[in-house]
Amino acid sequence: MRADDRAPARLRTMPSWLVAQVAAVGERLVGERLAAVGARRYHYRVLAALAEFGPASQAGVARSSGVHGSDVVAVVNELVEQGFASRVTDPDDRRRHVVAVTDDGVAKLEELDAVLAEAQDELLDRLSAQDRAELVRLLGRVLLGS
Amino acid sequence: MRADDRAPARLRTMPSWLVAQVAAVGERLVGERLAAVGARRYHYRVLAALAEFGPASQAGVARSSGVHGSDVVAVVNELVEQGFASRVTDPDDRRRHVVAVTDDGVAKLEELDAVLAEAQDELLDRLSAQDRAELVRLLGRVLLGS
DNA sequence: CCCATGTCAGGACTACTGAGATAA
DNA sequence: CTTATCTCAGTACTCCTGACATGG
Repeated sequence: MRADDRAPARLRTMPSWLVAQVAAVGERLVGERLAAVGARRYHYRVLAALAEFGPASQAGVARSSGVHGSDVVAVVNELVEQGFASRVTDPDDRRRHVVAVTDDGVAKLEELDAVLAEAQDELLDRLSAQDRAELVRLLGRVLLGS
Repeated sequence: MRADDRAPARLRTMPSWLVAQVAAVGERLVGERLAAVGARRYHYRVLAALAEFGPASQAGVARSSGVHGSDVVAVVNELVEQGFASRVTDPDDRRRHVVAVTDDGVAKLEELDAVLAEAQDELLDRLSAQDRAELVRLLGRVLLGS
């Protein structure tokens, strides 16, 4: 795919570069599989957040999904169009649009879960179960300090 | 920064997600530091490739740096403008523009190296030297299959 | 003719900024 | 008035596609 074989030596051992390379491979695998079922990562994140934290205002979705508020609008539009989410104005606070996942959305989320599990397996193909756990542990540790 | 604290559980343990998160942090750290000295990752990659593999046509730079050919044009334009690279038409093959790093470019590369080393340290702040090596090993292994 | 090279225009996805409208 | 919420327009960086001209 890319000319990683001949990457400058400075890069081949640089942690931020290695992580970025692996992330790029992962994002490609995940992106392709999601695209095959008509979704993007944004859709998955919003759907997952709605399923796990329940109905929420769009600002709430932004917080719980990590998707930027100004991007939530379009993603929710698309999810609503596809019947995976509903959006109604909150009668108690008419600024708010309460978004909720629909039954179809739950089913879609399960489909996406399965698709993503495949991608993880392909990404970590070369690692033993132990190494996979170790990788997850180390990455989690790096993220601790935000 | 981002609402990772409340990320859906499905994501918090998904390898591709964790890697992407770490990569994003790394890219931010690296990007900020490079921007502070007027550079982008593309500049570093091209400069590093030129310094390590010597003068090359732009197609060659694309191959050795991993930067897409259609982007090399602009990056080289910028490097030439800043005096970090030179570009001359190859008399033996007038399609080719031979690009080479200048002395100023070498000095710039050293500056960027220092700046990136800082970023690596900040990124891996929480890992022991042993864990850092282990992380690099695991990431390298994942990348083996391209 | 075909191929390599360089160039340019533009799209896609993610992340984010800023501004404006509306309602609390 | 100030703040929260939602929406839209637009930017940045990276990665990539397609098209085209030109030289080999």
